[in-house]
Amino acid sequence: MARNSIEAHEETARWEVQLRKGVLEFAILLTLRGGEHYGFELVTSLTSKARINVPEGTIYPLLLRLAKDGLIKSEMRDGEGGAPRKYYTLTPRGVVLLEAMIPRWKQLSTSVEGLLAGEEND
Amino acid sequence: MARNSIEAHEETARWEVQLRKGVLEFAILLTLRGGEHYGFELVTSLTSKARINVPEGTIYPLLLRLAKDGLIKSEMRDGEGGAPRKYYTLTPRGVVLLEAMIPRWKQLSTSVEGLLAGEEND
DNA sequence: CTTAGGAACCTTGCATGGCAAGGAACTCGA
DNA sequence: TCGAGTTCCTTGCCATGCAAGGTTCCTAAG
Repeated sequence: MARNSIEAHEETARWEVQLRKGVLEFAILLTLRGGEHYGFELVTSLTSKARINVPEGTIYPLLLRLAKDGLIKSEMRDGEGGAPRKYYTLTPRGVVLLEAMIPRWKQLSTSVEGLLAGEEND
Repeated sequence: MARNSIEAHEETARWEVQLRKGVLEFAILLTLRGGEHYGFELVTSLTSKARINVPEGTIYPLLLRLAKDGLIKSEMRDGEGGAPRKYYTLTPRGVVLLEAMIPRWKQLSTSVEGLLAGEEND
């Protein structure tokens, strides 16, 4: 009886992985807009606060890519106990790109909302 | 001077491709919820109405996958002139999955809105 | 000193899926 | 017959999430 919902859950899991592509990059840049963060902090912050699941194997390569693309920059500093931390901040280029992403996201989000509402006009 | 915005546009283009992953599947299922559609019609409908760019090379493999997964089913019928059309409709499984996707989408959308608004609480 | 464990970072290899490009089959009008 | 429009499909490449495993540093217990 609960069969359908279990299967559905497995399939939505695969779907959500795909849905995160692009969203994650956006979410990280948005988070950094609020000030510097280090990698591990982004993992816990996005997972607990924004309810966006972000394993370490995802975020570190992504941060490296964003840094290589010149959108963010990092600075290594010691934290309190544990290994030293790599603090990331947005670069001016990162700010520009983020500003360009925002209307794109809003448009996509609005389009999906329209489909959700079942609009039939064109 | 316009350098930054041009580069930003190129990069957002790549980003948007990734962003569509997952969203497209959702958008197609949502569209089919409103009744049967054939493939080419989905291309033009999503592109013009929902402003979600969907090239043919994207949609046909996607429709085949959705059909293989049993979420949609197709029926070949002649249209008016031109090649015969393949009309797609949701299966009961597709409806179930779609219903499961909706809250997930809303949660993700809400999370991103929260980041956009610059929330700092946790 | 040694061991344990946690914090923080990174790498490898695989699977998924968008999409540009090319092509095929059908219809209809010139 | 020939082109053009409609509709569908396939191939091959590329970007990227992520599970699994590893490294380094620090602190605390034994």
